[in-house]
Amino acid sequence: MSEPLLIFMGPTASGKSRLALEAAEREGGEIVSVDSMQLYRGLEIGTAQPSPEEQRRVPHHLVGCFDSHTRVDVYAYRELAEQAIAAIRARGRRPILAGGTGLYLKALLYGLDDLPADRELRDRLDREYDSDEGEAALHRRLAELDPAALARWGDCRRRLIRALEVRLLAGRSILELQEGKATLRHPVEAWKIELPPDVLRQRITERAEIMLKEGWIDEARRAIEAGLLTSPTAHQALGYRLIGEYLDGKLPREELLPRIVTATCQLARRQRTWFRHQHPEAKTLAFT
RNA sequence: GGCAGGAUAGCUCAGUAGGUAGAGCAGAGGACUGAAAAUCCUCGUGUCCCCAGUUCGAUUCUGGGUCCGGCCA
Repeated sequence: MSEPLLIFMGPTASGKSRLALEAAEREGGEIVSVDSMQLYRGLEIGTAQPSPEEQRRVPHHLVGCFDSHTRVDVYAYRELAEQAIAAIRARGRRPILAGGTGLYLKALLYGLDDLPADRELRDRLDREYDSDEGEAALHRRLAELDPAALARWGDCRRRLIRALEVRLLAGRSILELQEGKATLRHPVEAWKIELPPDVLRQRITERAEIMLKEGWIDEARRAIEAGLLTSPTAHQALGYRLIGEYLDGKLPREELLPRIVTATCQLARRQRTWFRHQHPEAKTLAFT
């Protein structure tokens, strides 16, 4: 039986990376990032990727390894992370996971059901959704094929489309095909970090100020010029669109920081909810 | 100093032809299986600035006051 995976999960700016780094140095580990946005190159500052110096101290995996126009999703991430973990173990070192993308972590720890997927079909449905009457047409179609899925996901564009995609490909409802995995695939020692909301807000504000000071705006300008805003997944990275609005003169400079802070706190709240409910395997690590 | 305004939820404001009020944003809680830093659901009692008057009843009408931005001097 292999040594348990050491895991630090928690909201953005809660100090996961520092804990992981210390643990890695203490016990000869290597860090696997569980973060959907730190995956991309060119977003180093805005996604708070570990610095080159930190990466020299401890090997990091799945940080800054894809172009921003690459489309990485949960399934791809899970494969990559499994490979990274296996490689670290083969070196006789301890894998340490750190990150805030709950879905990715859950997929890695509990696995994913083998549902059919066809990106072209999904993209076609997505385009149809945008056409006149498209939304209503897709609703009607799912109502006919899978009313239960419509009732559950009808209001949520992406899941409506995915439900339709799976139903068309498999001939069965996505709701039937999802078993709901409840067994851990790895032994773990998992910690969820919690901070009082006002403390976290303060940390988020300070970090955003530093990021802006360290050149986030230039980084964003370069990334946007390289097509970030039309990229398949990386465009969702928080803050870049807001900085783009500022660069276009649509957002006053003095509103930029508060808007970024607000959006980041909203993200942190969603992350907190996820970890509270989706990760019974983790013990709480509360800071004041 | 004069002239019209405004004052209602943490913020920006709507509204009540007199029967104690509601949107957006912020905030809180929740969901989450191929875009997840995304997407979606739920949650609104607040001296309706203060004091008097009219009225069965005033946040709404009248008078006085206070404060805040405008315009004219």
